[in-house]
This record gives sequence, C-alpha cells and structure tokens, in this order.
Amino acid sequence: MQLLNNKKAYKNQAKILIAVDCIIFGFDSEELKLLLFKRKVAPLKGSWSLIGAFVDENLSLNNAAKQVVSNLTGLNNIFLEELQTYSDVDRDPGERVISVAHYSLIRINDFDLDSVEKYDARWFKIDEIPELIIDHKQMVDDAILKIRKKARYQPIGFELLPEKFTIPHLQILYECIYQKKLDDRNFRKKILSFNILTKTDEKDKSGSKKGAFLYKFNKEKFTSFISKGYNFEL
Amino acid sequence: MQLLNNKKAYKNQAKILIAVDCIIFGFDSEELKLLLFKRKVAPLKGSWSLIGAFVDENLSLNNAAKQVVSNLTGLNNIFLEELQTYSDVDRDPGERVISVAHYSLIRINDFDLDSVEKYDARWFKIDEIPELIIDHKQMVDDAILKIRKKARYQPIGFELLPEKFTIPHLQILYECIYQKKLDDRNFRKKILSFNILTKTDEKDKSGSKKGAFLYKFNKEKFTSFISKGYNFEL
DNA sequence: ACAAAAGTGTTGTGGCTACACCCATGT
DNA sequence: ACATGGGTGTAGCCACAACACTTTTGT
Repeated sequence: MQLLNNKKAYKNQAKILIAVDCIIFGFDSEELKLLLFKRKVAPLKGSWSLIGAFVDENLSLNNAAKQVVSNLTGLNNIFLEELQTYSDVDRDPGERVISVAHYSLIRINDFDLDSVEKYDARWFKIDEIPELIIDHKQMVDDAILKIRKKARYQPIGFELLPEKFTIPHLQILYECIYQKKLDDRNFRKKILSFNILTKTDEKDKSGSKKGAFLYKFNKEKFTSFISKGYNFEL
Repeated sequence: MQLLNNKKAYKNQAKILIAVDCIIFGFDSEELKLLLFKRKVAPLKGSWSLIGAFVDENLSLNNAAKQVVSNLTGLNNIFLEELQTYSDVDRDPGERVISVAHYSLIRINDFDLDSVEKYDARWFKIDEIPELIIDHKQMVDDAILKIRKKARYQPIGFELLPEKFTIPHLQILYECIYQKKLDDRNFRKKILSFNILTKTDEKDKSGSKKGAFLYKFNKEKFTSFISKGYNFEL
C-alpha cells in the first residue's frame, strides 16, 4: 500500500495546527459533573477551559485525546469518543487551530484529586459551568446534547458508575442526563426488562436505612445492546 | 477577544495536513446512489475514491467541504454535515493526512452530468460500491450507518427528493435507506400523522396509470421536527 | 414509633403490526 | 377488459404512562 517512499507527497499544501479538547464527564452518585481547568498558557491564561493538547505528528486523534485524559487522571481504559470538529478560522485568538472535541465518561472517584489539583482542575456541576474560553462552552453544550441523545438509544451508565451500583443510583444518573424526574416504578421496570443487569446479594445502606440491592452490568448482554441499540424513553 | 497580534502564538507545535472527503448521496426515484470519482493525482491515481480536497488556511472545514461539492456539482445550498475524522497516522500512503469526512444529500437530477463527466465521476448504487482507496470504504460504510440512524429520528427525505414528490417515492427512499420493504399502509399512515407534508392537487402519472398525488414538505413543521426529533421505526 | 428510602402491580390508552380489497386510468 | 400501481380500514396486541401503598431498618 505504501506507494511512495517520499513522505512529502503533497507539496505546497497548507498544514494546520490540530488540537484535541476533552469534555470529561463524571458522576458522584448525585450529580453529573464536568472537569474543567485553569488555562496555564497564553493566550487566555487563567481562564477556565476544557483540557486539551496539540496533536503530535505520530498520534491518531483518538490516541492523542486518550493521552490527554490519561496524563490528567492516570486512568487508561476510559470511554472516549469523538464529538466533532471546531474549525472556524478565527476561533483561537493566538493562531489558527482546528480542534477536534472528544468526550469521555469516567467514574469520578477512580482517581485521586492530587493529580487534579496539580493541574488546577475542578469538577463543576453541569448546570453551573463558568465562562469558558473560545468555543469551549459550545463544545460542552454539544457534548451534553450528545450524551442525552446517546442515553436514549444505548445503555450509557456503565462508564460513569462504579462496578456495583443500586437502581436508584442509576436512575439519578439518568435524571441528571435528561434533567427531569423519572417515575421510580417505570424506570425500574424498563431497565430490568432489558436484562442487562445482574443482581448481587449485597446491599448499599449509604442511601437509606433499608438499603438498596447492588447490581452489576452484565457485559455480554450489554455489548449486544450497544451494537443493536434500543429505545429508552421515559 | 483578539489577545495577540502575533498570529504565531503556538511555536514549535507540529502542523498537519488536513483534508475533507465528501460522501455524496443522491436519489433518482428508484435507488440510493453514491458519487465516486477516479482519482487524478498520485499516489493511487486512477483508483475510485471519494471526492476531497486539502483544507485551505482560510476556510472552516464545513466551508471547505461545501466548496468541494460546489466545484463538482455547481450546487450551492446543499445539505452537508460532518461525519467524523479519520486520523490513523499511516492512513495515506503519500504523507500524513488527517481527513474529516462529510456527507451530503443531493437531488440527483439537480445538476448536469457534464460537470460530473469532466471530473471522471460516476454514480454507484450503494450496494455496488467498487473498491476504494485508503479508508474511503470505511467512510462510506460509516456514512450509510449514519443516515440510517438519522432517518430513524429525523425526517431525512427533504434534501434528496425534488420539491414535489409522491408518497410511494418517499417510501422507496426509506426502503433504500433501511434496505428493507415497508408496509404501504403503515408507512403512509405514519408519515402523514407527522403533519409535515402538504398535499398538492397535482398528480404524477409517471409511475402508474392512476397517478399518485404530489406532496410538498411543510417547512415550518419540518424544522421543528428536526430539532425535537421523533421516532420513525417501521 | 417514626422517618426515610426501597420496592412492588394494575389498569387504561394509544400506537404499532399485520393483513386484503377497491379505485382510477392508459392501453 | 385488463393490467398496473395508488389508495384505504380494522382488529389484536403490546408497551407505556399514571398512579399509592407496604416494607425495612436505623435512630
């Protein structure tokens, strides 16, 4: 397939700076949150922004984004997907940069806040996002719409919840994503009808005196659901 | 917002070649088709490929893609959306190129084949796609999945059909996208229940002796449907 | 004993699927 | 008169929405 040894086959074509910016969602059993950090380089130093990086010549965009998240959090096998590109010619006041936004879902307690503080990062509730640089607010809005849409057709809790979780927790997650209250009975009925959950005999008593049974995701059924898709409207 | 006059704020960062590749779908009242063309530049000259171009320093990706389609077809207000990026380091045998695929839906008869022949282009039925260069086959497959998914939640015929069209034509379009036969009565019932169509009193007799009534899209209702989304499973 | 959250069933309704025949017209 | 595609109606079924009370247990 390598037709030319000369790796400069396309002369006189403009090259452009490419960055990845990561919208990192986390969930702490009560709120859906977003990881933001104080920008450390000019221009716009000191403002809140998404975390990002320029893309190296020898990394795919996906790997570049994974590296960004991994450097920040120490986490390695995270869920990460491309959102879309942002390419307005004047979007970056410094110089022309095309950014490819990626969004990621992580368990908020899976990594220590040390590394986060080192980066001057903070979790924000998604309805309390501060002003962000350039078009990062747009990226965040687009990402929220994206996960809301995604949640409707595919199980999405997997990456945001701990290995074992209760149905009420899962419901709170969906309520955060949809930003509306769901009916307990109907939620439980529907989510159980998919057979993607396995009940354990442990209980989580942190939320109530009675305690709620802990469930796990059933990975096999789960992955077949992801490829087939379904309709989860409540 | 312009913090620096110096437009080289980010020194020592690698710049990369960016291309857009366009998956152009057309519909000729019977078949869903894809516009492909014979590549005119090395490497891989003479193979079938999508149409694309390197992105200029002063164009957004979306505008670059629009320009590609416009140069080829002469059409200007076409539907065009970003699909996703393709960024494997070695994907292009010539040199590293990151490609941002865009897909477009056009009325197949809205432009003259002259300009198409000038470009050595041809329409292919989507189930008869020849071998394509690099990862273009992947892009096409991804684009087909995308419109199939999209068709399920948003009205999609608008850009592919002429201003006036019959319900049987619209049905054929959906059958092409879903690649399965749909029930006439249920299709008609459901599509009419959305109230996005306006019946005219003209008939199209090209398809039968009796003739089928022509409909138009009702743009207002249509756009509100696009933003809200719906579920169109048949 | 009581507060606080977990858990459980039923009923009505609306939308979907599946299915077969008449209509209008050109030849 | 007949062939061709256009157009219409219904009945059974299933999934969803709406809704209130009992259970468990820590304090």
